[in-house]
Amino acid sequence: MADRDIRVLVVEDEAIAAEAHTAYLGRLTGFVHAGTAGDGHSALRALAAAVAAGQPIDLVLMDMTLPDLHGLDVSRRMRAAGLTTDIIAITAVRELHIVRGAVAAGIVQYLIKPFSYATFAQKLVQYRDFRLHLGSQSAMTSQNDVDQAFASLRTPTELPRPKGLAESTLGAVIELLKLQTVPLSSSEVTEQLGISRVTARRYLEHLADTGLLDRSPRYGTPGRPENEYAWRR
Amino acid sequence: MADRDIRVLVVEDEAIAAEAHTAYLGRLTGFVHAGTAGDGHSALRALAAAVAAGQPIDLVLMDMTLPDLHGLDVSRRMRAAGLTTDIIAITAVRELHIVRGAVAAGIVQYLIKPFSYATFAQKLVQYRDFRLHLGSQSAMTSQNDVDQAFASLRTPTELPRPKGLAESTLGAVIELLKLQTVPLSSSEVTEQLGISRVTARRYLEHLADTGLLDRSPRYGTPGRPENEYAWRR
DNA sequence: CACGGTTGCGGTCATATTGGTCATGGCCGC
DNA sequence: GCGGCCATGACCAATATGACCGCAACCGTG
Repeated sequence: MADRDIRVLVVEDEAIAAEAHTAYLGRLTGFVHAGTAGDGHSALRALAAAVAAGQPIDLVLMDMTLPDLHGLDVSRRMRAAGLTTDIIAITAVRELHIVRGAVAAGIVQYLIKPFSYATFAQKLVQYRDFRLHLGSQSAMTSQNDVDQAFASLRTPTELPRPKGLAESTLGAVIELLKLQTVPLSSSEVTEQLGISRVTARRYLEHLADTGLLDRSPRYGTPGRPENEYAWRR
Repeated sequence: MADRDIRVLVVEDEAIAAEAHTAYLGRLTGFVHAGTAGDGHSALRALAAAVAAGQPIDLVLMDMTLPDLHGLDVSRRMRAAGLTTDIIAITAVRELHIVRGAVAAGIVQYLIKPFSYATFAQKLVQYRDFRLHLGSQSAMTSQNDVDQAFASLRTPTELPRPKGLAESTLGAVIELLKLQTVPLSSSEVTEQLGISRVTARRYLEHLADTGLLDRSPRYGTPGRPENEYAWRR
């Protein structure tokens, strides 16, 4: 399962958008464009046909606004038909109840239009990793294994800047770390920027929490291990 | 939505387990036990009745092994009936091949029996936070908002660890041993991870004591026999 | 065959150094 | 002048390390 390409069906009524999605797909390794459907009913037919042909679809890129059915309805009908095909929702609509319904319908990712190629790629790569995770182990032996698999669907998000962090200091820390080729510890940042260790640590921790920095302990020296931080590429 | 208690239906055929779950629920604020069902069909009836009574269920704690239907079937029927009720699956280890199906059925969390109260509480609190996240804003305004909402459902649990053991070091040791096909000695772990022998031994001993690793002496070389550790499958 | 010597890891301790928290103090806008 | 915001120093807690001793299996020599 994990070592063949992921067959993707694009469901999108606007031809230009559908072509754009298909083009984006082509730039990613591990994915194959397996067809395009312009409305809900033809999407369901295409899915059934793929199953009948012995080449089932693995993933649907589903626009939520379709001429005949709502994307959520299509998803529900897929579930009712017993399909476990994964779905990534694409929508311009940001209403809450849609998101709630999406979770219940087993939608794995949610893309808001308009999106850049980078965002698109990130979501799909994450999905690919999720499949690899599931495929690589024959059995999950612990709660932790399951949590890891679920976590691979999670996107690193930028948290809003919390109280206590100043814009300018944050910028300085980011600039410094972007220039480095090797990870820096909090005391090294302290030296370079002329700020206190406490302050440096506060900013580094925040950036690590939001996923902009990688954090890992530095072993080898006596004393408590020192965390080192690196700009994530 | 966010400011009233979350109504929970427990679906579990073994009375003792059902009572345990209910008792666990009682210890958490923000949740109300709204009933118990012993099999799939009565669960579906209870859900319909709650809707009819104007007090719909918000969350189902669903055991996967039920006398009449499989938990996944119950979930699919719920979706087919148009219910967007959220579901947390509870299952024993050997049924883990259905994780894929669970994701597609819109199951938000996955608990492996037997679980501690701490694990149970963490999953439910995560779910509560997810609802709060959604409830606090009238609309999702950005990709980032949606990502955060999804992320709050998908953060991994922390392994329980005594004082003196660091989360990241523990994770590194576990990951290293999971990758091995042959057992490793503490000095081999020392080399591979770049940590000291004392530290490696401390983590290996902890993992062996908690049953995650198998430990056995390695004979044949001069000197005191060396313990070797292997990930328990 | 027996018995002491050698060897290298098991186990423990004190030590080194950072992580993390709190109250304090300066600076800026109102 | 005053209140909020953010950096700081001081403090305690956490955790990896080196050193040290003892142990348990191999290895010679008698």
